[in-house]
Amino acid sequence: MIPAARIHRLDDRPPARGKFVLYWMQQSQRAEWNPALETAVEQANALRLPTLVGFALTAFPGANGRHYRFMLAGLRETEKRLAARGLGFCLRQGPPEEVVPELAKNAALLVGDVGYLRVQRDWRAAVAQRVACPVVFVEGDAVVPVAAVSDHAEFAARTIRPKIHRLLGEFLQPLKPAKVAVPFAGGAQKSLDLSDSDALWRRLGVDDSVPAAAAAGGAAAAHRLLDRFVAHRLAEYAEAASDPVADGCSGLSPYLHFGQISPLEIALRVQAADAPRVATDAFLEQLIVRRELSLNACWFNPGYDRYDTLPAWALKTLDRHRKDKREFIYSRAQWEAGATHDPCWNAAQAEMVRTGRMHNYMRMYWGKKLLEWSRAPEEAFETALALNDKYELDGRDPNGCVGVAWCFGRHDRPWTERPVFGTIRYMNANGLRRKFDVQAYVERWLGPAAGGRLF
DNA sequence: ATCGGCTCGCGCAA
DNA sequence: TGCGCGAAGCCGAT
Repeated sequence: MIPAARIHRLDDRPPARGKFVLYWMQQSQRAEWNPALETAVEQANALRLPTLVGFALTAFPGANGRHYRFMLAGLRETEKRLAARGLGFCLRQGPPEEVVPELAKNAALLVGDVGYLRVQRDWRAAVAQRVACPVVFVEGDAVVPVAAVSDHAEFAARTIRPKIHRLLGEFLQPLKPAKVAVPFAGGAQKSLDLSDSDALWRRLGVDDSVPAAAAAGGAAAAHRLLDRFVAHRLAEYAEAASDPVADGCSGLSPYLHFGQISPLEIALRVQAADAPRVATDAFLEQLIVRRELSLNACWFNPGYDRYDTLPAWALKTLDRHRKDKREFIYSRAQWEAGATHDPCWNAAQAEMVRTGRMHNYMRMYWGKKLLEWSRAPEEAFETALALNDKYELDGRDPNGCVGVAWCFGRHDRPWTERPVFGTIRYMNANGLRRKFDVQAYVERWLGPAAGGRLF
């Protein structure tokens, strides 16, 4: 049974006459632990109809070859897992507002999943307007549905935390897969072939200048990471999470970004693990409270990626320090090339460019230095977001947008006033040195020679 | 090594 | 209206 708060009905009409129930897969790109998919199957069973899963392949704003490789590897796997459950799958090229209404022509009901970015919301609004059958959206990529937590953009982690914790008992419940009563008869829908996925995204004309990331996409890779994390890393998480050399994080955020693994599944696995309470608490704080604070920020503030939506105190203090002398000023090209004077910053940039990820702790330092060494705070904000979205596998994500904005004061509080930052929280390399072996981090990403010149 | 102050606004108690 | 308190940091005092 899917909790009612996950299900957003657009109207009260009963299912139409149709040949199948259509699940339009977009955010939750997985065949298991997917509340939208299970809702579609339950509805199809009740109507004695098969379930078809449709996916619209289109140029996602800002996504490049690195992201498409990762996503399509996952989708190929998902297609196989869907088939094994007796579910149809149809991949079509084109924007959702064209592909989905076309697929829905013979559908009794359209079920969609929920995404929190503007482009995802716009797609859903356009699709809902253009299909004849009833439409429901099911929220499966938040542990606690965003609207059940709060009705406004929360000010900080401390204001959303008690609201989420109050509801965890209700929503931290396993999702049982529904048995498919009527299997989908193959061949009824013509679908693009995922076996040559590079050809698929190249046809969309997406940027091919960013090479593949080291991590492989897909639910199987995500579960290998989860198994490894729970078995070997979780117990030490509270201490090791903020050490970029220790490799103590789960590494799951790209998989969460593409919906290749469910946050609910991760949370239940971690909760049930034989690990110290401080460790599971620290991890669930990141996975649920911090992650869903970002979902809240995007949902209730559609200008989430704009500088001018930062809190008033942050805008004021940054403006007041607009003309402060910058010790260094770098251009977008210098930032992108990792060509600053600071080996720590260059190492973080190299980690991101080469692997498609950057350690959480370094993301903060990275953003703070962009603010410190750019001509203007607006320019720093734009550069940070653009580089994040281009190179991070989890770019163009609520967490990325909010993470960048955090460096400029979002969800934070004022601290001691200083040049350029005003009262925005400051970070420097001394802090890194206190916390971990900076030399080892720099050598890992820039080579031994760079580390040797450090201190 | 450890500790308090920094600075602002939320949220709850009166 | 007042006031406690935040919490992935820095910095200077002890």
